[in-house]
Amino acid sequence: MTLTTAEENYLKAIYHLSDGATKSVSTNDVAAEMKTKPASVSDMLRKLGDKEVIEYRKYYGVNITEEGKKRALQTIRKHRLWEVFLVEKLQFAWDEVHEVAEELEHIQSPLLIQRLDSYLNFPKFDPHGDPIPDEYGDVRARPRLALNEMDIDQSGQIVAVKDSSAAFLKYLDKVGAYIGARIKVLDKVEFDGSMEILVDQKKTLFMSKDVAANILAIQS
Amino acid sequence: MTLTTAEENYLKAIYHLSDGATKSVSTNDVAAEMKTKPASVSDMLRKLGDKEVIEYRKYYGVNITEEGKKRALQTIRKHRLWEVFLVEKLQFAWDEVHEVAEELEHIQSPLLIQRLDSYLNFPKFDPHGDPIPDEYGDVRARPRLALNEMDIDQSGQIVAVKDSSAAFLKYLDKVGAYIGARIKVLDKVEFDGSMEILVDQKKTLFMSKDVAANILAIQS
DNA sequence: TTAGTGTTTTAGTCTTGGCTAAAAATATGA
DNA sequence: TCATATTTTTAGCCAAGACTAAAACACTAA
Repeated sequence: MTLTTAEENYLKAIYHLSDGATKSVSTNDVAAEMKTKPASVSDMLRKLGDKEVIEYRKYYGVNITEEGKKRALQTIRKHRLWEVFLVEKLQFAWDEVHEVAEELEHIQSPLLIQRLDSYLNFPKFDPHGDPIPDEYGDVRARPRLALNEMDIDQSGQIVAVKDSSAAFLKYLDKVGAYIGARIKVLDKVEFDGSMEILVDQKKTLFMSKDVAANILAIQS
Repeated sequence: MTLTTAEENYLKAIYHLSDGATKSVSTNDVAAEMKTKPASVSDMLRKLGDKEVIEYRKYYGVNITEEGKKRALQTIRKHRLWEVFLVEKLQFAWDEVHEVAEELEHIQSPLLIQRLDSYLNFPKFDPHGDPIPDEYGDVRARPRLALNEMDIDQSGQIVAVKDSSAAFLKYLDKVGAYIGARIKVLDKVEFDGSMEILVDQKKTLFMSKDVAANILAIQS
């Protein structure tokens, strides 16, 4: 079930008003938050109820459902990642980013958001200090493991390095690995623990155990 | 006068169909390009005419105005800048960017585009080799010719493709050709127009005349 | 219990951008 | 030139998301 831009914005407002999906929210409150009229809100609540992202009892306000919470958190995640991008990469001031992020958050492309997240180095907070939900909507934490702990044929994505010295980052860059790269373990040598890694489905990389132990990945 | 997303898309289509604002464009052609019905197009042409971005004479098709051309080029500029961003910064493949750029191009923020341009180092061409109009809508085109128009022993560089369908881009990728590849014509078969191309001074590639006609290059 | 007050919903309207069916205008060819 | 074919427009309808005005409901206080 896909949501329109307007529906996404309502859901986000309801999520915020409900204090993280705990409280009931009234039609009037939503109208105030959305700067619209209660009559328009009633209409929209019916639609959101039909799509089962909220529980709607006429005259008694709404509660957000689990599915709705997930959707809202995804939108919030996108909004905050774009804010980080605008501030860190495009030199926007922290008070200039909201309007633009409000538009950018509705771009539909899971791949785009994954890559953006990698590109920004998996930030945990936006420029206003608000936390950024992870891919799964805050709930699941991603277990990270060092490359040398991965088994042959396992796939994943590089998310961090332990030693982020300039020298090591330079080395990574030189061999064509980077934060966000998709990787697959092709081979592990028993003798010295060195590994053969497929990067982005094209480049093959050989690395010592020491290097592998320095690179953190999530499995996929 | 602001344009809606739909209006921007129509204007872009009309600009493309009119070969850079020179030819008249028929209602039917616009309908085909936009994958919509002529009746819907008539309606939209009336609106675009009212906003003076096109000159609309009923039953005689439309011509784009100076103002319309400027608007269309601004949209194209945004589209191509985003494509560069996706490929250079987010490691998208050049055949994955179009759909997402189609959404991103409608984000309204002149500051965003200025900053993006500067962040990308003021690129002149997008990943498909198409020129990026500057802030004022000026385009610096390179003289390009199709591979099948090149003679034996001529050298050059691939800069664009005519048919940028995912299927064709995928094919190119598979055979090891890409935008920016340096090429040299080793042989042309009189009988069927097929060609033998040296890519990057190492790989030799055989291609039919149809494929060659689809690949644009600049001579060097 | 009932009247009053504020909240919420319904009903009907508007705009945008689609659609189909039918009418009108233009183009073509005998 | 006139009939036919093609293109384009008009007219009327639909859905989304807004609005206003009016009706329905819930809550409170006498």
